[in-house]
Amino acid sequence: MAGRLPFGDLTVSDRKTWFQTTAIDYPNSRPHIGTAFEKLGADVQARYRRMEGFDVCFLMGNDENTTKVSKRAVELSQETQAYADDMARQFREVWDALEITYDVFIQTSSERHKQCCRKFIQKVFDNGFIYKGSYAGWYCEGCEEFKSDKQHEENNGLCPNHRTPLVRRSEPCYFFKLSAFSDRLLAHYEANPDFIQPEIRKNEIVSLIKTEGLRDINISRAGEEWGIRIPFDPEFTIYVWFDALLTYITGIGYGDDEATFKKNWPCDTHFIGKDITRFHTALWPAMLWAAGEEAPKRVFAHGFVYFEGGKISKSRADELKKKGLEYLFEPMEIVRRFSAEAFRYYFLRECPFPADGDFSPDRFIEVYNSELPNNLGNLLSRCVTVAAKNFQGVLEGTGGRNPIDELAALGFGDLPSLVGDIRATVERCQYNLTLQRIIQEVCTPANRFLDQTAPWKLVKTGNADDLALAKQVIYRAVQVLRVASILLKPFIPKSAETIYRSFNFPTPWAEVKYADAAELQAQPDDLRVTAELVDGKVKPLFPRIG
RNA sequence: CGCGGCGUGGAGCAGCCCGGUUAGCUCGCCAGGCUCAUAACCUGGAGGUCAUAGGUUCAAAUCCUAUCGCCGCAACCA
Repeated sequence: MAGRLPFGDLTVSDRKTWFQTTAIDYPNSRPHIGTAFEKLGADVQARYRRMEGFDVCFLMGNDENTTKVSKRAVELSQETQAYADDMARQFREVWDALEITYDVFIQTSSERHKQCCRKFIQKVFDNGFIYKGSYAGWYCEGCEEFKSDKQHEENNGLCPNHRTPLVRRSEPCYFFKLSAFSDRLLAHYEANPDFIQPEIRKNEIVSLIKTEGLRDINISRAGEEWGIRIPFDPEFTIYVWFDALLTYITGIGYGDDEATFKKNWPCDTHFIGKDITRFHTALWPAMLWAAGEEAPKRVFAHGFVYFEGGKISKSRADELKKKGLEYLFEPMEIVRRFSAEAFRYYFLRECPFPADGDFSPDRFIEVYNSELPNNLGNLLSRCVTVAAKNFQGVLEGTGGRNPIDELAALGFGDLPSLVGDIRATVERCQYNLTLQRIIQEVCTPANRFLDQTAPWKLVKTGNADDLALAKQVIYRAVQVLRVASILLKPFIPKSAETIYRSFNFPTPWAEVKYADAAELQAQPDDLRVTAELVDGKVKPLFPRIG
């Protein structure tokens, strides 16, 4: 799935579609924990929607048409394009390692993107939403934007971000009539309460527009070599934000593959960081309307990951380097030392996606060990071992039994409502709550159940009834594993698959849905252990760490 | 009065939007059990006036107001 060509195998079908994107990244440094967090949260949603039968298109990419990128290339004595291509390769390597199942990866320096981009801006121009003017102001080369006079004054002539002197710059330029869309935007927020998620971000934007209003925005830059030329005035390049947002449509065929574009647009969810909400919820819909297109359906602004309570500053980084912990900033390194599944689990379980989260090595080990090896992994091991050692892995007489009855007896009578709740949390991207419930309300009770019924004792009494009872006990516990593996599929896909494939469940893994976790069907055959065994045991699914 | 977030047993958190069982979870601590399982698992226990002060209510960790404290936006992050 990952890495396939943008348009090669997308076909029009009758299936309901789901199109989602993540923010495209500046490739002036390697991806870090925070960018990985965003991709993970988006990936869970994509995997969940695929399970639910949607025809999913998941778009990601790199935002390369910025002077930061060309500057960095110069520092490294590389051609800008070669540098951008190599960074794209490195980003994809990380995303692949984290099992991010993107369908389209867009580089904004690609010819296809540039062409589509020019078509779009020409359309906006033709529709009368771009006009020529001139702009004079205090410019920061680091931010690639003009700062307001107020900011210039407050910071003694320095950029508040970079602490470098602001330069007075005056230039002819092209403006986009953003101000013309204030009322329409406010009306849109009102009419579509879920457009901006979570609600807190919506309130911020609404209040921002009501108090400060929206001003026309300069969308051109003069004197740049690297970037996309404005079609109606090649002296200028397109401002990076105006260009970058367009990946969301150029990546699905805007301008040259109408069928694919129509199939996927409007976007179901843009996943972004909370700091760029304004661009996605005000500028972006306005741009689309100006070109005669629809606004996206939903923008989801996730929180940030902090490091042991604080932000990841330069000094914090140095501090960690001294302790030999610098690998913690490198997603690839964390994956190499532990596993992609451990990485995914920690961030999804511990950091609330809609709000800020925290990362600490100690907590990482604690969360992982207590919930994966000790709880879920252990449940698998003990079920398999008891079945294998005492029944040669085949639980005769369990075929045809309805697991629902069995599970009701186990205390899972309200499985449908639990699964319903869990689906709701997944759809709201409250992944930490989802995982909390799966562990606490599915896995933990199963471990308890085994202790209470102690099948390993029943098999030793020499009594035929006890032997039969032991089989039923294991059967029930294994059904819980089935439920857990299905619910965990979007989160830790490989481990969930290993659990599921450890037994002969009838539905193929590729076809399981969340509904299957709530409405089980009787197995046609006796339950059998299909996991690979060494000395009658399974290899630990999650090795303990620390 | 710039905007926003947070304050829950020793540590870290969930619950708060849609008030209502003995305030839940992980780690740590104490005692016991089990020995199928990855030195894993299970049971019981100690430990909390849910930041503070008011208010609404039959009922507030949960809603409202105020106060205090910490943090983010805001030193090359999203």
